[in-house]
Amino acid sequence: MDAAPELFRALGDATRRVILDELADRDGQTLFEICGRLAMKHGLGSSRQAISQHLAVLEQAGLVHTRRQGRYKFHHLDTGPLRAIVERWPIDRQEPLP
Amino acid sequence: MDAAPELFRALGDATRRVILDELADRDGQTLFEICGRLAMKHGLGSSRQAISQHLAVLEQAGLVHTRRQGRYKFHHLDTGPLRAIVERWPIDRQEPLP
DNA sequence: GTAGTACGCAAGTGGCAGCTTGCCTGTCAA
DNA sequence: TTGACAGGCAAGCTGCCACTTGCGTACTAC
Repeated sequence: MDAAPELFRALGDATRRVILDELADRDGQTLFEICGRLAMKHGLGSSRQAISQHLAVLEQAGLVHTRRQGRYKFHHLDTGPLRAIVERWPIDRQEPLP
Repeated sequence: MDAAPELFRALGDATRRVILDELADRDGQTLFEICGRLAMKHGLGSSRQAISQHLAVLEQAGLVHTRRQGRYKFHHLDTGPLRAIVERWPIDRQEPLP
């Protein structure tokens, strides 16, 4: 019935959506990179642990894949799960009639 | 920056997503129709007020438009706001390389 | 008018999600 | 080995969200 509630739960938080924006702008960032850029570009003062937990939620939703390399962990965006949304509720072709 | 947080908030709840499914299956239902069909088809025992509040959230997100006619209030689905999702994070063309 | 229907409003409650805090593990350079 | 860096784990707190409860309003049939 309700496939992938983690997907919608992940999209429900504003900070997580900004993280997706950030990864869409520059893919493969580490946790500290994301923290820094969120503070710089978006003025978000979230702590490192908060961002880490957000990334875990995004990864559980399949929107972010991780790749370990030494002591670094790179995060990659995957917009594939978003396809389930438009497949579930087909989007009309432009505006309705006034 | 973060356009329409109400949209993602509305999609965050499983009951609201089922309501969208129901309206996609049969558009223009009243509150009591939706209550009945949710109980029948989906086994959800939500009260009338709960469904009413869910519909208010969906309407605030622009996913549902209402039309009053006498003492009835018909609810119509509008998937237009969903377009903001796929426009914000473009969906890749099928699977990544293995 | 009266009863019944369809729906709205508002206060109160319980549970969960996001955040913090503190400590720990693993990796690299000196 | 020692220190610094990148990240993880788990308990506790707080605010919000979904739901209930109770009453109120508008429309319709009789």
